[in-house]
Amino acid sequence: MNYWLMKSEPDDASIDDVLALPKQTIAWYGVRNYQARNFMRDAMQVGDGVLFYHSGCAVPGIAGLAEVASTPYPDDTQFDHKSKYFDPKANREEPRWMLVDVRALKKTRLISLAELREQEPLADMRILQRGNRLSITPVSAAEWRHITNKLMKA
DNA sequence: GCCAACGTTGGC
DNA sequence: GCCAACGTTGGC
Repeated sequence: MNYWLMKSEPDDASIDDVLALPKQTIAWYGVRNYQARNFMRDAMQVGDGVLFYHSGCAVPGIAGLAEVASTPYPDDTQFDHKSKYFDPKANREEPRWMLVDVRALKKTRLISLAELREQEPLADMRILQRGNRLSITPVSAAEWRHITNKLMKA
């Protein structure tokens, strides 16, 4: 069992949006970074814990809890000429971009980026490191415990 | 294989 | 809208 933090722009897909979907599940389309792709393709397991993070918005932070809900499969948007995620170098025989399904479990209170930075036990979190832009990052078991404990208290 | 140019992310 | 950081591209 591993843990992850996955960023989504709430204007695109917020935790509320995903909870409103059938099965509360969304294909995590649009990742176009190899490191992030490799986490989905090579490292994620069904049932892994996911911190659902809102980025590119007024108050960025953790907005919900989710889980990995599928094994990896090709991201369809890479083949779609009309999609902004279309990749001319991808083809169906050798898909370049893989994704997993993510099932939203619950909306939480927002733990803002500023609040995360105040937490000494989270000092080494990938998301808090200078210049980090990766949209998917591993979360340690200790970091996961700290954050979920905090959510239960509040 | 180097590296300059360019594009993107994402907080502020 | 700005800009720092960093990934990707492509000429050489």
